[in-house]
Amino acid sequence: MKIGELAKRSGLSTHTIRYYERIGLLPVADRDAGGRRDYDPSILIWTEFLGRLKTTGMSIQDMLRYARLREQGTHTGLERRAILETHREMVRRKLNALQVSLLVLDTKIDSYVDTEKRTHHDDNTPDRQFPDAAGTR
Amino acid sequence: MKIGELAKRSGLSTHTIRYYERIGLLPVADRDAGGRRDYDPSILIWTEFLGRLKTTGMSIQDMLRYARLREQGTHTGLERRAILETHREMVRRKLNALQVSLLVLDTKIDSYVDTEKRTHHDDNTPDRQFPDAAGTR
DNA sequence: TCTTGACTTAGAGTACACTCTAACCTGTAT
DNA sequence: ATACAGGTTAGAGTGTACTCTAAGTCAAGA
Repeated sequence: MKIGELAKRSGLSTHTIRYYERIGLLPVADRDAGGRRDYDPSILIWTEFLGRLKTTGMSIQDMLRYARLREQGTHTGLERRAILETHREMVRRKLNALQVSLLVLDTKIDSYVDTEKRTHHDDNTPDRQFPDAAGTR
Repeated sequence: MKIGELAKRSGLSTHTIRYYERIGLLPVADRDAGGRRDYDPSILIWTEFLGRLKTTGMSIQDMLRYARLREQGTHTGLERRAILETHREMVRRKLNALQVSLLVLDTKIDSYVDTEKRTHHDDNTPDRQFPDAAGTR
């Protein structure tokens, strides 16, 4: 698999793939006769997992820590597991915060909807003062 | 309320508060006799809401759009509501993605735990080869 | 043979959101 | 009176994660 195809399949740009290789997030790829990167399809499992870590907000620094351990082999499993467990805790907190904020957002939107209902007779007198039903002014 | 107290109460740094004012996310504050910012406590409602938007991943650009409409008064309610509804959709997607990734993370951690169980007799032969039960190599 | 498209490198540039610095000012406590 | 905590400004600097540029190489098809 050439870098272009990996880009398509992984959702990363070729620029990003080379960047990730440079910093150590992706292994240094094998090359074909012409010096071009030639990937084994199994790399997709790794890029997909990296995507998960990214989606869940792990920094490149931490991904790097994980990636380095992974390259060192199975005996680093305990440490990798610890990283993931710590990270999972972070994700859970983030998820919680997001859920709470989503509810607040719902309430806020509802209050705009209410304001709509109370003012839709007044389309021609938009300057009339109402308390901001949305509660943020 | 001086800027330092607002900082404590809002969780923003004084640097950030001044920065937000400069770009228009916070209103230009009233000043006391000595030219220092003096805030009405009601500003906290706005900073708290800004925090929600930030927590949920809204860009400063979009917060700015919202903030500008808010300063223009109640008649911008429809547009503000639209912004929030679009944003809510984004948050829902993000929440979903996070939940899926959390499950993947759980599975991955479990597989490390399993590997632990299968290898904890082997503490002195850590180089023995196992297929990577975590499935990413 | 020539063009086209995909690839290579080192290194520069960008977007975002702060975060800090320097030099100065003000009000309060000792 | 003087020290000190906390405030002011314009503008420079930082960290993160890309993203792009320039100049060149390579393989395949018309």
